Amino acid sequence: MRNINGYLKNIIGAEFSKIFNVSNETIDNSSFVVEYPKNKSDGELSTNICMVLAKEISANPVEAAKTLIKSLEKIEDFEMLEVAGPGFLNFNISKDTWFRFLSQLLETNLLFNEEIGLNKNINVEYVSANPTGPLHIGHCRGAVFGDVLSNLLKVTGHNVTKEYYINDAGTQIDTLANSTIIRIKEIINSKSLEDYPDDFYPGEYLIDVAKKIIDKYGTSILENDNHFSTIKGECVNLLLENIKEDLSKLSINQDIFVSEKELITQGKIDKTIDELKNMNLIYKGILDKPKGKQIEDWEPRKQLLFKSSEYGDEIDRPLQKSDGEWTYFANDIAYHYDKYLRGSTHLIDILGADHGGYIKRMSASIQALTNNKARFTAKLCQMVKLISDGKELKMSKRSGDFITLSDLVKEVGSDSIRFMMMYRKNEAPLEFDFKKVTEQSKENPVFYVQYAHARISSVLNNLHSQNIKLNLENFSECNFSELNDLSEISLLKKILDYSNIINTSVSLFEPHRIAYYLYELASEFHSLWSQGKVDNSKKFIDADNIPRTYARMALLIATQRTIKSGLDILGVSSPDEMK
RNA sequence: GCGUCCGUAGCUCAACUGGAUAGAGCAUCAGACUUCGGAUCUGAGGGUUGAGGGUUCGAAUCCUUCCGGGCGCACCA
Repeated sequence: MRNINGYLKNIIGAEFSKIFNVSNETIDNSSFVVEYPKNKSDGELSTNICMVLAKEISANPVEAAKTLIKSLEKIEDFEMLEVAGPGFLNFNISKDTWFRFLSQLLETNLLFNEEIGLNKNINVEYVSANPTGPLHIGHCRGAVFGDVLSNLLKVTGHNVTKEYYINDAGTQIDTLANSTIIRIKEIINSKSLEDYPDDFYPGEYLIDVAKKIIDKYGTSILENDNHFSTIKGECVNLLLENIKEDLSKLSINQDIFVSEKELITQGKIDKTIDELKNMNLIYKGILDKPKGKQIEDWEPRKQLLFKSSEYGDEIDRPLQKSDGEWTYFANDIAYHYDKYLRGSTHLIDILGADHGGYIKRMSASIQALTNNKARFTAKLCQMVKLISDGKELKMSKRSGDFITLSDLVKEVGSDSIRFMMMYRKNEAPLEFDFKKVTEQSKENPVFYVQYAHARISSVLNNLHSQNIKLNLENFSECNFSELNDLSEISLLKKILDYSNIINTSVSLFEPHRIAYYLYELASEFHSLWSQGKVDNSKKFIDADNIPRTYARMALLIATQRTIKSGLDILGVSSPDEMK
């Protein structure tokens, strides 16, 4: 029973069910909560059970609360029970109860429920950038989000596969190969082209790629009959290696990289489309012309369509191009089905906002193929707006003019980037001020949190240098009731709130909550620390009062472990000293 | 036009999926400390949550109609 809210909820629910003769199931299915009220004058804790279930027992919530109080008063955890407002039940719990949970936390080192996802196989697909160039800031957000979400799912007991889908088929890759061939020619002839074709990737990184290919195959590479497909393959490999390297600089290391091209050559697309055909979900038809968007060469055309509209999409979606090739969508259907066949029952895609219109059709195909056995969740990351000197930096892949992820990590550092990306909820646009983060790094909240961790290490060092010997591995001899300051209890409550934050974050797939929580936790700690500066008796270490010092060390260690746990999930380091 | 995300303090953002008096940081102003490391702390001012209507004990949150913005809208990925 390591979660205090869950513990109290069980007790209150059980009493309620006994008194009003309501089944446990009814209570479990209600939206009844035990929470910390915003306003401290409303007590330490609060429950809405009487309001939520008033109709169920056809009683006035205030009267019900009064009855419930009489019963809860007999239980020793509860103090100061009172009815407030329309039927809230506010109360305090005894200090001993708080201390019991602190003691348990220190003893077991379990900060939250690590078995939420027991036996659940989740696949998280993220980044999946086309291997046509280096990663830039636009990729950064989804990359960090996917990685943190994966971490969060893992520590809560899920089996997680972190996956990257390589779009190594299709016309963009042909363009890539053609652009590289132009660079190879330039190198061989030692002179630049005057006019590049319209569909040319101008980035200088392709010159490096061209050089490496010449190094490997010699200057006669272009005379080889198979040179196009050879070069195509080499381009993808080289650029993918760069991408992996960049990701690892951000501490992102995915488990599986799946090639679109291989799915095609293995015949998985045809097989999947056949299955849809057997389910009678495919037909030949003509789509209406899209409204609101001018398309010059639009003409009615009969196409192979998937009946996604039967599963909530607006219209049916094409599977085959006019040249007979499968569409990207067709390939993607097969890809997602493949994830399911490999054993994942929950597929999560981390997508950029520009893919928002894609979700319904994807969801439709997964529902159809897995007969609703697989769950699909798409998390959209809104765009990152890059600001410098108060102006927005526009990025253009066409001109090859963008700030690479690699440069950003070099300038700002992995910890700052990761924390910054998580210090916002994913569906809100993010403004990333380049100048602010690089030049005035003090404004970055990550340092505030890390500083709290480092300060605690510093106190522990100090304990050592003052030659005070305490058992910091086992606190069974510690008298927690020495913690009698309001701020200390407040910090303790915050620590015990961590498991609630983890529960919420994982159930809503909203890891940003952890970043905000850590900031608040650090704030409680810094505040307590500062009290010791004005009042010596409030310093954590008091050589004349060892029992009290011991209890405070227990509190600090619990704080530090919680900070470290949260930062670990965010993939941010927990330094023992700030440089 | 359709779909989708968003609109909260001067700025950047939260708000435990319907809870009580909507909170932080930055900026502004006023304070604290001969530091268990000042990358710190305390306090003040700042709001009709874009607008109207609805649902109920209760709405920033759900429904609806507007207004404003981002993204997307056959045979690209």
